[in-house]
Amino acid sequence: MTRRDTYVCGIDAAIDVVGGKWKVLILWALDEGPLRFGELRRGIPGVTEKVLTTHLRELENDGIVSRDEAFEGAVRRVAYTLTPLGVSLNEALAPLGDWGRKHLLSEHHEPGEVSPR
Amino acid sequence: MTRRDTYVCGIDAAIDVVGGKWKVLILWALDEGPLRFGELRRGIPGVTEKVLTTHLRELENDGIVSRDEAFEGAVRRVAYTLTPLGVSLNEALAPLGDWGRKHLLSEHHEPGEVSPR
DNA sequence: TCATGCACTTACCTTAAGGTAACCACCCAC
DNA sequence: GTGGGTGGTTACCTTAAGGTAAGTGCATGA
Repeated sequence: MTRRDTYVCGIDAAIDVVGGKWKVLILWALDEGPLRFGELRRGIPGVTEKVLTTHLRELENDGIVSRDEAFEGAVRRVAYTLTPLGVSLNEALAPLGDWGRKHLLSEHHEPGEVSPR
Repeated sequence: MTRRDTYVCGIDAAIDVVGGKWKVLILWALDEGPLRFGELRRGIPGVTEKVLTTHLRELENDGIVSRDEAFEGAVRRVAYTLTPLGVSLNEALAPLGDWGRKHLLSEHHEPGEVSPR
């Protein structure tokens, strides 16, 4: 998605932040709590390492996630966490998620099925 | 934006519907009431006729807008209107629009300025 | 008669997003 | 010493979204 230079309203700016192919899935995953790179990769089937890193870098630049590097002894542990801004973004996305689940996914629902977010 | 074959949650499905470059602007414009093709084109500076038609066709296929063709005498009048589903989508987008306006556009606000949606 | 408006369609082109696959350095366990 | 796990980087390629510009048919107005 090409970054727009000027935004005419709040939504197209927000869509720009959140419009990458895997970004909402990353935000969704991080909503449960911090995750490490490998956990994110395994938690989002289909995403490649390259795209995951670029998406994470962009979300970091936009202030949505923070990247926290630490060493246990000499082993790298990189954790990604939602910033307060990211948390507020996820809250703002919730109604859209409800809408999509209700109107776009409803035909896939089985009675006993665990409902997706 | 490439249509995904399976969605893992409601939001990525919704983003798919709404993720075209000009789609939220179209939805925003139609929120005030039905508009004709030329009115939409003039109301969304920068969009080309080709992209506007493809976006409108996709929104129509997704059940978000309805296309109503009528003839006044022999002159074509095509009006685009939000369907009830489209209205509900716009309502679900409102919090995201608020978020974007607050966190992404706030630095551009002048005291007396008309605030964008 | 010519231009203009309406609502498009068509052919062509550019660009950037995303995918593929290999490679990197470091560390640990077997 | 080799295989696997950590968290990536790099070069290359494909594809589809979007942009450019011209053309279309019909009607009205100057």
